[in-house]
Amino acid sequence: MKIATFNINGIKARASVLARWLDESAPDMAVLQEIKSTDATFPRELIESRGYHLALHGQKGFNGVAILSKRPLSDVRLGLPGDDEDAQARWIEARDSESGLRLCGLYLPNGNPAPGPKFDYKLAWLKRLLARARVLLTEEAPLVLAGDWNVIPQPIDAARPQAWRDDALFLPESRAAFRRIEALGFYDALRLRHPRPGQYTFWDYQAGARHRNDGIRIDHLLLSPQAADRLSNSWIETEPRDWEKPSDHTPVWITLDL
DNA sequence: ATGGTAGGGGGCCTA
Repeated sequence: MKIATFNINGIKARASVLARWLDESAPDMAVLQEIKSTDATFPRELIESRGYHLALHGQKGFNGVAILSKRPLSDVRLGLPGDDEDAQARWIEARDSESGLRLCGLYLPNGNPAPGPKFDYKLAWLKRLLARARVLLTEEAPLVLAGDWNVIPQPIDAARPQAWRDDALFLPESRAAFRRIEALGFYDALRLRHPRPGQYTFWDYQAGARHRNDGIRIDHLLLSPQAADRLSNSWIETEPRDWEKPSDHTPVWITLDL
């Protein structure tokens, strides 16, 4: 089972990239972030014509997450519990009924500028995520938390860590909250298989960041012990970042023996 | 210190 996470930065602007990616890379399941589309204007046909089932949590203009699956989905849940006032579409979960795998797609708040209300929202959201992860772990089943975490876990996950020193993606509070979730018993799939520096999933559009490989690793798949037991590989697919009209993120993959 | 780019929507906001 091949599973990917991909922040596509606007599904309408990325239609040709997404179509090519689905055709060539053919995930069994995928989570998408920043679709920037309501459910009503989402191009379902693009995905369903390629044989995918679709679970969707859209929002006008910003955010928006989706789960794609070659097999039927069950137990779909939209929105992260813990704050009824939170209207931002950043969390979706669903189960692959055949294997029992639960896949969660997340688009964590950016949190800049920090300090400030956006940073407070990020930290509160991380706290809610911790609570949800703790609940889901008690199922003792294969579980994957995948998405754009907007957290650079360690200095080796940035080409120029000092440039991110005061950024919400790298501040100690953000990294500590990420570690707290990991410490529940999750495994960072890419780190587990390839524990080395210089692996990035995001390059800013500005200042030739991609050309200079001035990247950061912020797109992660965290695995429950039961999922980690079945992990056969994990990798970053860098090619889509160099296609015509690319997203500023690139896909990250795992293969699970399910 | 600044400005550099991109998407969405229809006016600046978010990243």
